[in-house]
Amino acid sequence: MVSIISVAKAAGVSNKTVSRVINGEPYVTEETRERVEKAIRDLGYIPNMAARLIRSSRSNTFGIITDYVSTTPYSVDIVRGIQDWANANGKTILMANTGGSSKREAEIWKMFQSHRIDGVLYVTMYRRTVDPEAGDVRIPTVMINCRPETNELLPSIEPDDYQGAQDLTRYLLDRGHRKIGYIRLNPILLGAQLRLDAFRKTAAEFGLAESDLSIRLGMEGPVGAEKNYVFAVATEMLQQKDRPTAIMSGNDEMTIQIYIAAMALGLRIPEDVSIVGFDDFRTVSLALKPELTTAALPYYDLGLEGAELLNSVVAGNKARPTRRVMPCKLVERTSVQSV
Amino acid sequence: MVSIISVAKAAGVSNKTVSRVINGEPYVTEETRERVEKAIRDLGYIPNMAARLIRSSRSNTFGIITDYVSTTPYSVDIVRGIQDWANANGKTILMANTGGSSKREAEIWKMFQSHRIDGVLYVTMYRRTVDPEAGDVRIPTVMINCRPETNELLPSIEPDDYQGAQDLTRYLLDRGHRKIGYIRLNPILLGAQLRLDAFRKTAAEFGLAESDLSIRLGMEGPVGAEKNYVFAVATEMLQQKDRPTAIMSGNDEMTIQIYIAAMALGLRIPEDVSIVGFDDFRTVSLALKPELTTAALPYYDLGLEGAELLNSVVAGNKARPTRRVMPCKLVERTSVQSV
DNA sequence: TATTTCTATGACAACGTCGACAATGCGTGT
DNA sequence: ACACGCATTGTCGACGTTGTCATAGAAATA
Repeated sequence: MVSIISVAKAAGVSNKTVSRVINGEPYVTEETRERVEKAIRDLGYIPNMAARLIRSSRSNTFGIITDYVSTTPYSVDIVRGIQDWANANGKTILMANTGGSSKREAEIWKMFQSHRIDGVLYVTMYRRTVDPEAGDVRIPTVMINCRPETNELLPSIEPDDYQGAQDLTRYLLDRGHRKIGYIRLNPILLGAQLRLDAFRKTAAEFGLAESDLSIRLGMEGPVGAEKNYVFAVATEMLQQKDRPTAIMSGNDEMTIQIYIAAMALGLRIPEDVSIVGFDDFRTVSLALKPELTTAALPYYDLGLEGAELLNSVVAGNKARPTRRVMPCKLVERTSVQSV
Repeated sequence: MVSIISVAKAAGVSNKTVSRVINGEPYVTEETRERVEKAIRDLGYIPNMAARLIRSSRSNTFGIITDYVSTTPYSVDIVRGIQDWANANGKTILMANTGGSSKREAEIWKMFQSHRIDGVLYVTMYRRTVDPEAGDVRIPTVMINCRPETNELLPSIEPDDYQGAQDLTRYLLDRGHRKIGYIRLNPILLGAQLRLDAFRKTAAEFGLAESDLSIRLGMEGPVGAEKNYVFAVATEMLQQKDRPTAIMSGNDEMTIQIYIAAMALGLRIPEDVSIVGFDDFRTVSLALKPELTTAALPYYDLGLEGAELLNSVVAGNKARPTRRVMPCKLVERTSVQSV
């Protein structure tokens, strides 16, 4: 492998001077710089990160620990956001996922440490509380889409589920809906509770009674192996004599089943029932006809901002640990009609 | 940071002996070994990979280059397969995605080289031919879900789209369907062509005439920004006086639209039309009611086998570059009925 | 002209690890 | 007692970089 020394020889300078050129340090004549750069090109020299790290003990690498996120369709955008940030800022990304095993998680922390990672982004697929097992050594960590279980003060970034559900509820209310069904996401998930709360409170603020709301559980059980009642629940809900004119649901995926339940009963969307989702999981929201009105989870921004935040933490910005929240954007399509 | 030297001091041995213990080398007394291990635990020593790499010039790291795969719902299982293999075999994974930009791709190769990666897994989201821009230095590379455009002899692993579509077609034929519709995937994709060929040939072998087949294009255009005609095409197909009794489609995502088109026309699935997908993208195939009969793409295995193959290439197994093909498994659910 | 301040460069050590080789000590066969 | 083989441990240097400090002119100041 061609090293800094071969370049130095070829350019007729010392290795330190080559190092200076590579790192854009001052005190190099234009003429020398060019000679060195030519030698670098000619020899196809590429700096050795390992050597650099060993010398300077800064790896310029972030680790991503996920549970299922990297391997699950929903929130891959978080990873994309992180990667784009890393790309733009010359950082390297080491990625590993626990698959839910805490033994595996411990190994990953160890592996990260052996690579002298600068910081860790702890990402979960569904928003929930977690307890990262950093081990003894304290690596700067930022939590994305989740928050620490203990009261440790780790900075975190989460989507604003409350605001998203509030916007969605208002959207329906503004369009005259006064009987609204709600099919709930797995209650284990932090976001599920917040969305439901927002729905309830917003409806109440508008003067709807609890009896105008038809709230049903759509799924439950351990993440990754939950029981799914959506189709049955939706069918039942839509068969009531006094059925809701609109249905909100925990996420877009559930919405597929609501659509099918409605259509199987001969109901048209949105003429007979309006439907809104949550997430803007486009594989679904755009494939449904009519296309789905939903609230977009800011996954990409979660990743981007999370990386940015981690970077400032690593840089020693001790400022009080933030718990930042990113807004959900309402995406209006054609699955809702005024009544 | 605690190094091998601090451990050596603590245990009262030379650093080389510590090294021996860490690497499980022979010629260490049980007693010494225990003393060293205790010191390692007490001090929380973790080996420095960078130093190890610089000394041995083996990074034990594989790089994954993807176009959109890591950031797209469909084929994340490939990545999961790779990660699981890496995990089981003590390798580290560096991941980067090009987002389709070839400038970005060149940077990634450079970055990988600067980390002295042992090998690269080149993964694409949709099966297609590609032209990896390795640059000057030759890093062992295995292609997953794609194959080299040029006739370079790079080993590759791909799903057996032909066999999958063949199985699916036979499945319908065996159940008495003699009028079959087919809504095509974007023809840019390698798999799309193979699936269609398999459909055509298998139907012909069974004695169906071309006129029994209703083959229509469902989407076209550049990957990531294609035009989608599925809903319209499906609606049209199902309104024909002599409509097909079964519809095959390019992938599960398209199937959502076919379901909705059918239901909007008052047709029941599978009583009035049978439907099969392709991919077994479970977010969709399990959410649809009735659940979708489809062919599962062996994404996970593609990743697992790809990593395994790369490992053997890196280990110097020069054997002729393989082009391996992994079978698709037919997943029978309830969207098909015999006629 | 003498002295100080820059600019441009190089020599050298150190980072943490492991490979090559040397050294020590103990048992075995002669 | 002597040479030999083998198990156990240690010494030393090298990997590719960069930080520290030194050096040598050139330019600026007194």
